[in-house]
Amino acid sequence: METEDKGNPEIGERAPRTELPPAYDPKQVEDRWYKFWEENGFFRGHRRPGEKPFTIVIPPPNITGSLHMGHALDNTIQDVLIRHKRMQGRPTLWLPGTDHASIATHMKIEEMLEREDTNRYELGREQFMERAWEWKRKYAGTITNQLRKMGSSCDWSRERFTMDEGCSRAVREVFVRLYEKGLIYRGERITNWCPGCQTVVSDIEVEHEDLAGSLWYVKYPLLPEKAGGPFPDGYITVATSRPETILGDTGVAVNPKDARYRGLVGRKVKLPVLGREIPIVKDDYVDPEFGTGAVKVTPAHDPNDFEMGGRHGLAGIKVIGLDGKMTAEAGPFAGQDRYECRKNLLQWLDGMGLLVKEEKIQHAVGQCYRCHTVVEPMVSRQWFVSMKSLAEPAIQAVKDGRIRFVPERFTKVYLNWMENIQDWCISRQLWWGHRIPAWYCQECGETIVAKEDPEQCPKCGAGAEKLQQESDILDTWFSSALWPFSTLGWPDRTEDLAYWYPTSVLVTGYDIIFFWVARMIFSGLEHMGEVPFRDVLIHGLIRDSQGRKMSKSLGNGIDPLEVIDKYGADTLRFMLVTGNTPGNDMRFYWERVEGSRNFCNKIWNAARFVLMNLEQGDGAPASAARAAHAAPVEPAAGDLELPERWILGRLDQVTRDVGRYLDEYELGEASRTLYDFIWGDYCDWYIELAKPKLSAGGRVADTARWTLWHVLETTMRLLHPFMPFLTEEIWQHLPHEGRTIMLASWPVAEEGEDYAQAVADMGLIMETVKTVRNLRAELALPPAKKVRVVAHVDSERTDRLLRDGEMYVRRLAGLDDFDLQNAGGARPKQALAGVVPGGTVYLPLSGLVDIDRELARLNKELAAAADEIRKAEARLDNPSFRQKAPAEVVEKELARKREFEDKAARLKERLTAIQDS
RNA sequence: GGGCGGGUGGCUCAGUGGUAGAGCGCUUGACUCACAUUCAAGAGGUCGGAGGUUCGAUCCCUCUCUCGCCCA
Repeated sequence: METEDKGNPEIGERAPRTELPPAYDPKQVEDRWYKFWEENGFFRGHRRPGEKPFTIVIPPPNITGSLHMGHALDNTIQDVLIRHKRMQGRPTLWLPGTDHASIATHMKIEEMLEREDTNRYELGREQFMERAWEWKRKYAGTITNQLRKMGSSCDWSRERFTMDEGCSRAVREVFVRLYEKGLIYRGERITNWCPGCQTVVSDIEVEHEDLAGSLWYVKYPLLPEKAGGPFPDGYITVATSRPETILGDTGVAVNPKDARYRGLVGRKVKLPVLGREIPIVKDDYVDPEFGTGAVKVTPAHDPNDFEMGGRHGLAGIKVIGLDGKMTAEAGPFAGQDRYECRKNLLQWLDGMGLLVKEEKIQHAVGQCYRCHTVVEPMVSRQWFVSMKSLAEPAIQAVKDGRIRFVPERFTKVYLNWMENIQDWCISRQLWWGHRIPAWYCQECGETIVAKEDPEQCPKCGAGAEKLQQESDILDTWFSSALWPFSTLGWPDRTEDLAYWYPTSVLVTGYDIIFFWVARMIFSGLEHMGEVPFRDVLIHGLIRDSQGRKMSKSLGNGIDPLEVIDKYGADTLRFMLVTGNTPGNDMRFYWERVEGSRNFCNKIWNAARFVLMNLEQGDGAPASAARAAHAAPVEPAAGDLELPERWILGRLDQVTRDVGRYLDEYELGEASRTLYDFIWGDYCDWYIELAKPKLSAGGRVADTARWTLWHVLETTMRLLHPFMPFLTEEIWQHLPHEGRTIMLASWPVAEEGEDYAQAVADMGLIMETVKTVRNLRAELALPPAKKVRVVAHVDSERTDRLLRDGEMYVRRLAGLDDFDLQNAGGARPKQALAGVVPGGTVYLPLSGLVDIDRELARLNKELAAAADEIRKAEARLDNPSFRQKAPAEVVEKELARKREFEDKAARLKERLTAIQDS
């Protein structure tokens, strides 16, 4: 499709007004073009065997929310990359989709049920799922439409969902494979229970935050050994921040090197309240510096204690239940909430004289990253993925460069985590998600793990009705880990999978490197035998103007849709990409949005100017219908004058730079380069230079017209990945080839052209203009006021350039007379003077010159020049500089010195002249 | 405790081993026939501190202060 049909039938209907409105209005443009692109299938990825594809899979947004700034940034980056490659002619695929977000969605549904005064248990699992699917149908569409608003050029025909049939099949396949390899197991381990979400969560779903808390010192009575002992009071004191877990203690531990307790090891203490007799053990884990150096051991409710318990054969006793309330094991405190129990227990201990003291401390408290409830570590029977053997190749792939993190520093973050990885708890006590494909035989107790629902127990032959499926579901990330290949058809060996996998780059925020990136890497390697992507492009977070994370609870989030509604998607995209460096956070400022909007408008108006003048070329209107065929004729090389050679040279440079920056993922630099070029070179200078040419008519005007068009058309293609809508709109109005700028060719810089001379020569003209403008500003002359300027020039080059460029200087500096004299002539008496390389320009005054003011101004300039001369001399006088610095650097320095000496001489001459008169 | 990132003009941020940049803000002037969502001119920085490498350091190295993030 990319190659066929060069014509552009559609454009007729959307043919624009001959007169474009003076301000760019994205609302008139964006939806129209998106529809055009999508309906014509321009986003589709087409396999072209033999050609190297460029593939991106989208980080699937949650179906719970709507697009936030993070998504906006993430998707803008991806769209820039994919549009760039597509224009370069690579077969490209950007595969979109959404994530079922198990916990988050589950909670939303439960909230909904609560408002209906019911709950999931009343509703039943089946009904609950139906409600969740309803939700999905509603909100997945919302978010994908928001992606469309952003201009994302995803292949919607391949849209996927983590719980669709294919992805679900992939999940089962993976589960069964890993189980059969012994890499998935079910076991009793310490896990993080979130009483808020009513499920276990994995280690990385727990956030540790330093909170104010207390350390309570509690005395445990020592049971008598034989006689006496070193502790006359017969107690050992332990410190704890969670007194309620005392009820689950099965031991006390001390460091073996700790002399204070040496004699106590092996003895027993009597647990307060319950009176359980528990041993004192020695363990290297215990830090003698912490608390009293003796710690209570609660294997069922603390990860470290769980380990210790294992080492010393201490049983785990669960005293806190899944509801956050104390269990029957808690004796008199059974049924109390864990915090209620803490309070009451402390009171009891105090009453018994067992509470020594309370110490205020700051300590890390684990909280659920979803609901921020304090998680309760507790032993439970869960499903785990054994990580060691999976991590190994995932570490290797990054170490040997098959996967590259950009910026590079994130490599270490990844490796550090992978190298210290723990087994991954994948079961969740929720309903919305992939139900674990395990069945328990009610007859013989056999566990059956299978891709297809089993008909009977393979061991005892019991029928399906005796087989009860595991009620838990899988961690959401278990399915997103498979995203790069499950979305391409795996476990089937589809052509898509063979062609597009591995993907080229994954674009995501640093906050989900562990959650997602790492898991995709080991999953891809394990199941595909190949990395899931070559590059991982990491970006930062969008923060509010005070640098705070945007969050719902703070209410400081900015809705990207609001920005798009007010300013347009191109504005938002450009704002997000510009001035941002990979991996760094960025603050959101409406001022920056406005700046970006202004740039859009600037481009729009430059285009209006060009279009107006193209019309005048042969008298025909620049209607889009004829635009496709009526490109201006390229002038002969000899017709290109200095401004043309200069702007074409700059365009070449920009083309090269933008391409390089994009290849290096330096999107911020690429967009800034385009901004500077369009605004600073094309609009501020070339358009102004072209104006006198256009009014001059003839070949000069034709050349200017061609250049205006050529540079604008090329620039629109360079800018298209960043601002898809605006560039398409303008491009369609301009003479162009092809149906859409999306599929137009990416500009390539001319090889071997050397524009250095043109850039230098034009620089002199520009400097002269600026010098005159400066003099005008001294007098506060209105721009419309034309003045006469006399120039005394004693350099052949300057003379030639100013003579050839007289028209430009006149126009740009607002002159009605530019009197170019050779060095010998008489200097104007009453005049302001300014120095340019190789000459001096005078702005004669009708009245008197304010001598003091002029002296001050000239002296200031002289001082600046003298300063530069001094710096240059200091360097040049250093023999080792001349010896060791590269010749060109020395030469540059010499030229610099000469330049400022020339300037200083002219300023001095002028100062003398003023003082003499 | 370990690791990482930031500290550059009033603000927010780019950037580079060899003359410090931008946007916004500020000052002055202008509705100049593409654009006041604009144009022109200007003020404003010893590039956190100390040492080192180098002919030369804002940039590389070491230490240090400070803010932030991640991991334990």
